[in-house]
Amino acid sequence: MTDIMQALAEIKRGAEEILVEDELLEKLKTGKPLRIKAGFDPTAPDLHLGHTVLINKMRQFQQLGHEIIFLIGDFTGMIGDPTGKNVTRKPLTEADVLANAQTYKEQVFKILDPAKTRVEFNSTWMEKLGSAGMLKLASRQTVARMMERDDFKKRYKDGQAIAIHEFMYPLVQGWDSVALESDVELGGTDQKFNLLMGRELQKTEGQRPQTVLMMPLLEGLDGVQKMSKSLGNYIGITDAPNDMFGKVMSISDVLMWRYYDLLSFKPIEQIEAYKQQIESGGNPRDVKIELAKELIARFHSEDAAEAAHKEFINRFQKGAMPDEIDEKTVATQDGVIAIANLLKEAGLVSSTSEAMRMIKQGAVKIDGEKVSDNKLQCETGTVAVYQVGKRKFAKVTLA
RNA sequence: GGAGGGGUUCCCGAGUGGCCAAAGGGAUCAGACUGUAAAUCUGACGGCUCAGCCUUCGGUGGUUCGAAUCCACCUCCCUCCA
Repeated sequence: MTDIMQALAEIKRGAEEILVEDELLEKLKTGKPLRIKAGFDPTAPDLHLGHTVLINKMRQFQQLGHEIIFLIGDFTGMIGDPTGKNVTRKPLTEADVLANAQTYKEQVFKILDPAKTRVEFNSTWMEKLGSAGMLKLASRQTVARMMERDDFKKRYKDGQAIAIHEFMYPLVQGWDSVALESDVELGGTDQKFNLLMGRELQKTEGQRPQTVLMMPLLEGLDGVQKMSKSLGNYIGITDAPNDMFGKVMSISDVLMWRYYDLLSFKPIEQIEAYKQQIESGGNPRDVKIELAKELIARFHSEDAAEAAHKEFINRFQKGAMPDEIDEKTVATQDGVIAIANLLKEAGLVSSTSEAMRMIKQGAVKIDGEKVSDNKLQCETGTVAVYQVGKRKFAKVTLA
């Protein structure tokens, strides 16, 4: 009994909302492993830390001995989840979906135990459903009910397009729960409507409705919008150690605690201790470093974490050049090339106009020396490190 | 099928004949200050052979000395009616 209460406490950690908690308790009391479903759209080829919030929760269930189903929404991916979007998503091609799904699996097993994870694709049952089945499914809900959804309502109100097939998304997701007979479904808070749809459809199919557990959405690097690839405010789990370190260090102090809550595997007591440390005058930067190292160790290795830490100190605290600089070769014409073109060719800026601006603003350096002449001609045969701003470097050979 | 409203530079959003590469805000980038934090200040923010030039305002064609602004057709979105 105490075991169960303890398990429930673990499960609740970090969770935003559980519907319905009492039901979950009942399910846990049966002592049988529960079937835990979490679905993922194979839209993003790379996972970022935002996705891992949910995966971490799956891991927890897994460690508690439950059956984890990693559901790849290859079918739903062709619809494009309207959640949180103010525009219709572009549907993915079948090839995209498959390629993305593969990457997903590889990445997710850095957190989950592959031997204990069941991977499913929802096209398995959705394709069997057929068009008649789809119609029947569509008849289960009304337009008014769909319009209760915040994002649909908002788009409608703002006069933006809503394609009819988008209404199918929640229904299909709900049907997945029926097909899998899931006991618990995990999802982000933005998934509430879709998750609850599973409960409703399960009920009408005579199944015991799943418990819905919602995890909060992780804010991205900006600390305001949710972490997402399209917003470019993410930390990818395949990001290089140095990038990961830098990105973690660039988050705000407030956001750091949020990241600790949702991403760290450290015990709660440890996190409390860190908070004490800051309150008694510690530098939040040091605690942030610990977080950066933990994450790099998880997705790369302990050694990589140490190396990234050292690199960071050298580069930003001591102002040294980075250890590894991309090497580029740029062609010249008649033995010279203008600095603006060189920077563009080396990929340090996106246009020569931008290069001109950067020079004017004093952001461009050659071997550490600031460039002030925007017409500078660089000669063939020279090799130098060109820098734009604080983080863009390239070692360029002029040929 | 009918009537009306709308499509502006990454996003939002001004602009209804020249003073418009296009107000303002956001995002972003750079510089200063820092802990690659926050906040703040400054600047930039279409492209180029860059103190000058070139191409943009859903698309095509037209009116005009001159069009993001006017006209025609097309296209997409929205609202109301059926």
